[in-house]
Amino acid sequence: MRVNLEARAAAAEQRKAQTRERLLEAAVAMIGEKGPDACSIEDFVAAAGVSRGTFYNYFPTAESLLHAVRLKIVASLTAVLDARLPKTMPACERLATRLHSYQVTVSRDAAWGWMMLRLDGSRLERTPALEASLDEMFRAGVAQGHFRNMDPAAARTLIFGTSRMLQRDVLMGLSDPAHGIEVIALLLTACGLPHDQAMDVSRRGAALAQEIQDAADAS
Amino acid sequence: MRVNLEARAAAAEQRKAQTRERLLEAAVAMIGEKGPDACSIEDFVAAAGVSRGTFYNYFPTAESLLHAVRLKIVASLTAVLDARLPKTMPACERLATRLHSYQVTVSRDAAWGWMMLRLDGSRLERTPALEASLDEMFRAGVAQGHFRNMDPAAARTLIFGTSRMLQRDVLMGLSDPAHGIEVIALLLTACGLPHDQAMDVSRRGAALAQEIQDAADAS
Amino acid sequence: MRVNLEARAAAAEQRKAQTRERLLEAAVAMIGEKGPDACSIEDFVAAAGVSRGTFYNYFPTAESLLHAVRLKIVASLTAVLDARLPKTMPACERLATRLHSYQVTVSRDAAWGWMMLRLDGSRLERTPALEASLDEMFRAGVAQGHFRNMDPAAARTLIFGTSRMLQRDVLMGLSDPAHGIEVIALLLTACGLPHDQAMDVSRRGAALAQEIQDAADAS
Amino acid sequence: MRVNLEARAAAAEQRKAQTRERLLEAAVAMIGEKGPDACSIEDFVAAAGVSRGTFYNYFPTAESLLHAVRLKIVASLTAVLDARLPKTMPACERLATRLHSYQVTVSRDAAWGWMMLRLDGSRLERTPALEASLDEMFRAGVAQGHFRNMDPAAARTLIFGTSRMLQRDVLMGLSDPAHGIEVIALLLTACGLPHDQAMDVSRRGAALAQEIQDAADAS
DNA sequence: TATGAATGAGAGTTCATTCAT
DNA sequence: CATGAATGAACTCTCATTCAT
Repeated sequence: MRVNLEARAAAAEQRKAQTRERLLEAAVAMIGEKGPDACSIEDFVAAAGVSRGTFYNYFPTAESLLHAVRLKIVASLTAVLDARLPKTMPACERLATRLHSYQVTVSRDAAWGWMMLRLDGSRLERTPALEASLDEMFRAGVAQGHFRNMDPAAARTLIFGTSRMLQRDVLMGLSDPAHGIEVIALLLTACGLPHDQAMDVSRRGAALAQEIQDAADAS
Repeated sequence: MRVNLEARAAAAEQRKAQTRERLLEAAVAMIGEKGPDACSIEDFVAAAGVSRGTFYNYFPTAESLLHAVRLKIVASLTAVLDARLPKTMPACERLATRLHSYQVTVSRDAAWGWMMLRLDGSRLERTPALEASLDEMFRAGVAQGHFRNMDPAAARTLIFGTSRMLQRDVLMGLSDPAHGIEVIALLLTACGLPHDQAMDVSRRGAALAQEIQDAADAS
Repeated sequence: MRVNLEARAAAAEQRKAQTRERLLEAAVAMIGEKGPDACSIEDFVAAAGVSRGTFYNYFPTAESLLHAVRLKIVASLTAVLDARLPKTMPACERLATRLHSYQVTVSRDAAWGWMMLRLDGSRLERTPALEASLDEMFRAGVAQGHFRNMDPAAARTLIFGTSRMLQRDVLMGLSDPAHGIEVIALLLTACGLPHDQAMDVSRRGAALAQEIQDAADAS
Repeated sequence: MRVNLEARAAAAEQRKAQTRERLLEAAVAMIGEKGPDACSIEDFVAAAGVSRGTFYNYFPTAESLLHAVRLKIVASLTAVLDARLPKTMPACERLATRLHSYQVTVSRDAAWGWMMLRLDGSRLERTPALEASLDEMFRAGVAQGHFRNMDPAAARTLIFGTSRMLQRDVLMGLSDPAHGIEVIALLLTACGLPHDQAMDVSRRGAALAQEIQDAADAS
C-alpha cells in the first residue's frame, strides 16, 4: 500500500510538472511571436493545448508566467556555457566567446531569440546574475592587463546595450558573420584591447562558439 | 463671397491642424504616463478633449498615431540641434555632442524619455533619418582621420544600442554625469579615437549639450 | 442652426432615457424571476435587448442598477396613493388602506411583487421614506384615540415584518381575500383597536384599495 | 475475521458521518460570514479541510448542503427548548418563551443569526416542522381561552413575519431588550390576550429564555 | 466634421463538475 | 472513498469601431 501511494503521488507530481512545462514552452513560442505585452492568457493555453481554467492552477496572472519563463532561461543560459570553457582562458577571450555564443543561440532559435529580446524590451531589464558574471570577467581582464581600468558600470552599459542591438540585427537578418565579429571586436576595443588584437580575439571567439554549438547539436 | 469662402476654408484647415496637434500632444503625455501598450484610444481622446469618433477622422488606428508621434519627435530633435552646432565642428565632437544632448533632454523630461524608450521598445526600431545622419557623421570622422575605417553598420549597432542603454540608466536614476561621459567616451574609443582624447571630446560634448539646453530654457 | 442643434440634443437625450428605462424595466422583470443575487449583467442586457457594452454606458455595476430600480419604485409608490386618499380619513383607515393597496398592487403584478420581495430580501432593508410615513400615521392614530400609546419602533417591526410575509403569501397563491383582511385586522388589533372594529376597518380598507386600483386601471 | 470486518465497516461509517458533519459545520460558518449566495463549494471544502471531489460524495449540489444545514438547525433548535419547558406551561407563555429564546440565541451568535436570516432570505421560506409546532401552540392557546379563535394561517403570517423582522433588528443592533419584549407582547395582543397581560407574559418569557440560555452556557 | 451612443469581440477570472488514480 | 488536476461554461468588464444625427 505504502509504495503504491507514494508511486501514485510521484506520478501525479510528474504530470503536474509536465503541464507546467508545456505552459512555459508555449509561452516562449508566443512571446517570440507577438511580444510579451500582446500575449493573452488565451494565447498561452491555446499554444499549450490546455484549457483556460488549467492556466490558473499554475500561474495567478500572465505576468507571473512571464516571470517564471525568465527565471528558467537565465538559469539554463549561464550553466551551459561555463561548463564548456577552460578555466585558464583569458577574460577577453571568455567574454568574446560568451557574446558570440549568445548570438549563435539566437540565430539557431529565432523564436527564442525574439522572446529574449522582447521579454524585457519595454524596460530594458538586466538580469543581476548576468551583470555579476560580466563584472567578474571585466575585473579579470583588467588584472590580466588586457582591459583598461575604468568604471565597470560604463562597460556594462556598453556591452549590454550593444549586445542587445546586435541580437536584433541577427534576428532581422541584417547581420552576416563578419558584422557580428566586427561589432564584438569594437566592444573589446572600447574596453582597451588594440583593435587588431580585438579582431583576432573576436574571430577566435566566434569560431569557438560555433564549435561548442555544433558539439551540443551532435550530442 | 469668394473671400468669405476662402477665409472659411482656411479657418477650417487651421481647426483641423489644431485638432491633430492636440491629439499628438495628448499622445505624448499619455504614452509617457502609461506606456504605449497600455494606452487606449479612449485615453488619447479624453486627454485631447475631443470625442471618440473624431479620432478616426485623423488616424485610422492607434498604431498610426504612435507612428506620427515618432516622426514628429525625430524631426524636431535633429532640427533643433543642427541649427545650433557650427558646421565646422569635427565629426567626433558633433557626434559626442549629439549623444549627450539626447541624454540631457531625457533627464530634463523623464516622461518624454520613457515614452521614447518604450515607443519602439520591443522592436528596437531605428529611425532611418537618424541612421542616415549618423552614417554621415561617421564618414566625415573617417575622412577627418579621427575614426578608424570600418563598416558603418557595426558602428550603428554599437552606437544605437549603447545610447539606448545609457538612456535607460539615466531614466532609472543610475547614472551620474561621469557615467554618461565615460560611456560616450567608450563609443568614441571604439570608433578609433585614443581613449584620453575620447574622454576630452566626451567632456566637451557634455558641456556643450548642457549649454545648448540652458540657452533653450532661457529663451 | 441653433434650433436644429437643440432639437438634436433633445432627441439624443430622449433616446438615452429610453435605453435607460428599458434597462430598468428589464431589471424589474429579471429580479422578480431569479432574485437580485442571481441576476447577471448578461441577464439584464438580454432582457432589455441591448448589447453587453451598452449596459456600462448607463450603470457601472449590476449593484448600481439595482439601486436605481429601488429609487424609482419608492418614489412612485407613495405618491400615487397619497393623492387618492382624503386628508380627513382616520389614521387607522389610512393605514389599512395603504397596506391593502400594496397587496393589491402585488397581486396585479406578480413579477413586480417578487422583485420587491427579493430586492431587499437578504437584508430586510426598510426604506426610510416609508418608515417616516408609517410613523406619522401611527402618531396620528394615537392622537385620534384609536391606537395604544407605545413605542413606534415596535409598531414598525410588527407592521413591516407582517406586511412582507403577507406579500409572500399572496405571491405564493396561499392567500384568499379573507386571509389578507384578517392579517391586517390583526395588525390593527395589536395597535390597540378592538378586534371587531379592526375587522370592519380592514374590510373597508380592502374594498377601498380595490376601488382605487380599478379606477387607476380604467383611466 | 468476521469481527474485524464488522469493526472496519463501523469505523468507515463513523468516518463518513464525521466528514459529513465537518461539511455541515463549515457551511454554517461560511454562510454566516459571506451569506449563502456568495459561498462557493470551494469555500465549503476549504473550510472543512476536505478535497473538492469529496464534496460530491455527500451532496450533489451546494443547494442540497444548504438544505441539510437548515434541517439540522431546526431540529436542534426545537429539541433543546422543548426539553426545558414544563409540559404544563400555558401555550401563550410557551409561545412567548420560544420567540424570546430564538432572539437570545441570535444575539449570542450573530454569525449564526445572519446565516438563518439569509438562508431563506429572498424566499421567506418557512420550515414545515416549525409551522406545525406553532399551529399546535396556537390551538392549545385557543382551547385554554387565552387566544381568540381565528384562522391559524393569519396567526402564522403575523408571527413568522414579525419574528424575522425582530431578528433583523437584533442583528443590526437596533433592538434593546425592551423593544423585543414589546414586539412579542404585540403579537400576543393580536392573538387575543389583553395588552397588559401580554406585556407580563412577554416579560416572563424573556426572563425564562435568558435563564435557559445561561444554564446552557454554564453546563 | 464632430459627436457620442451602441455595438460585440475578446480579455481576465471564477467555479461547479468530472474523472483517473 | 478521497483526491485534486483538468475542464469549459459563465461572468464581469474593456475597448476599438461604427453610424445616425
